[in-house]
Amino acid sequence: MGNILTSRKQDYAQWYNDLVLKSGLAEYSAVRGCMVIKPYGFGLWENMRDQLDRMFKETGHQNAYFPIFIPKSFLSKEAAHVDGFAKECAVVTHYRLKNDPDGNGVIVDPEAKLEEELIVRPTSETIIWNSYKNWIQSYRDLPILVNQWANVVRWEMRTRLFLRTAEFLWQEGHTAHATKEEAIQETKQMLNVYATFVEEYMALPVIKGVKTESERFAGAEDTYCIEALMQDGKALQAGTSHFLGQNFAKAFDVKFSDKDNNMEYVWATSWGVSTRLIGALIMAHSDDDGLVLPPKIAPLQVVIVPIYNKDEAATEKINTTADELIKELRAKGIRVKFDNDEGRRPGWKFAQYELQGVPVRVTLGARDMENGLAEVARRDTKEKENCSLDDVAGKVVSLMDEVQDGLYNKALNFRNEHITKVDSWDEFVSVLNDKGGFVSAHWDGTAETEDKIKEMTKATIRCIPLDNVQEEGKCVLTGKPSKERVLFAKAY
RNA sequence: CGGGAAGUGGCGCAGGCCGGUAGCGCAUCUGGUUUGGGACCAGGGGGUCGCAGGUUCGAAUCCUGUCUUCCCGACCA
Repeated sequence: MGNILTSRKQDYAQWYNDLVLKSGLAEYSAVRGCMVIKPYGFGLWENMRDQLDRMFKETGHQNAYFPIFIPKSFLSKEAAHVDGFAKECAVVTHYRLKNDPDGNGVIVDPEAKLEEELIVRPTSETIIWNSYKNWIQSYRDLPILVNQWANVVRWEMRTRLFLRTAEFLWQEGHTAHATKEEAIQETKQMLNVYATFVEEYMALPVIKGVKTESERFAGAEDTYCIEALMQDGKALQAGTSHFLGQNFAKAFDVKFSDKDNNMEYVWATSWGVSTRLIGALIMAHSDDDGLVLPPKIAPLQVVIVPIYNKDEAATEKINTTADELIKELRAKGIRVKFDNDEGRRPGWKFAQYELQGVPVRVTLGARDMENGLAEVARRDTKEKENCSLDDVAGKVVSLMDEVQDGLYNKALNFRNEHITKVDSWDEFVSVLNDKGGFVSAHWDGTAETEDKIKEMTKATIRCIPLDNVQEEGKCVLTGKPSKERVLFAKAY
């Protein structure tokens, strides 16, 4: 077997890069920090997107679309918001090019300067709330439950395929409510939608929690999040849902008259997940031979590989068997492909589909035909089993669930084994450095302590878990009293 | 923006110190033999060596400038 990938042990970051590139998910583009999402990677995103979209609609949301450009003045209307994003905005200053008088191609036409610069959206709260001002007059106009599928740009200093690109695809929900309680309810509801999606479809267990003040979204009152754990022991924020209070309503002067004819500011939420989820998926499940994808979102769920020889009758039998199997599997809604490309040998195909993480492979060999058998192999455990041709379809169908559950349970065990309760500073440091994962420790609740810990260990507070047990304790750094543990980790 | 490294056929690299016909592996094309874990044999095609100057009879190689990318840090979903 060719070691096409750098192994995880040797260099985890390089393994990740190799994997993304060689499995055909994405590649670098001509633009710094921006990637090309290739058909295989986009197929994966489409499956994720479609499922999330269904879940958003089931919870009463509708899709809409707002401009990619935001007038510069909008960004300064909410103070915390501009602080958070100002340093990473792409700015459009001109609207025309012209031929260079010196003959060096084209230049920006200095005559074509925009009156007001336009910001390429890093997130859309401002442009959306500018519209909501016009949409909302009365409590009867509320709630507004809108989602947008879009690209956004954040001019990051350092980028990584899927995990942090300058441009990325995401969805952003922006809702408006008459009451604080309803907005908070919405924030929590969407966090649950995310958690359900990531756990059930991506087979990745998450911890639901609240961010501390310093990790909060710029402009939010509360940021809820789901945190996942990667194989290298680092945490990854997989999705966020923000309770925005009345901050944006006040900034954009969005008021409504309630039943008693009083003018009130609107309550807001926003929530989003991005193509970063693909990065999470890769790092959570894959191995040194390639991707391992959960069946529910794999672009291709089953591949059938024929092994021919010179016997034409056997070839014929393989082809008709494959055709029947495809028909049967497709009837059950399974995404299946028959790879009968004679330019590639079986061994090459085995390695290729393993690299691409196809959950199940069915091998139909000339030799098997005589015995009425097929070999069924699952990607996650590498187990192979000979199966009577009559049972193959049923076997494949049941494997879809078995692989999905197997991946989730494996990730769950790993995650649970990597939540370590710690009560002393020495232990805190050694667990972070030697074991990795989440460290559950007491914290005195101050941003100063949080900063100091980050500076000393590079670990941040990932979240305060929602279902947190209340218990008396002492801050792991300062020894000051604390009433609950929080989760620390090094993070992506 | 600070610190490293690198730009040579599609991809990965060698050559550079010591200037003299651009080379290797993979991929690709043609023909054939093969097919149970990344096949083999034979033949072929493809590169103004990142860009711009300079030195020289002659530059991938030496000099100057410049651009870009990747990795490590501060920032971030």
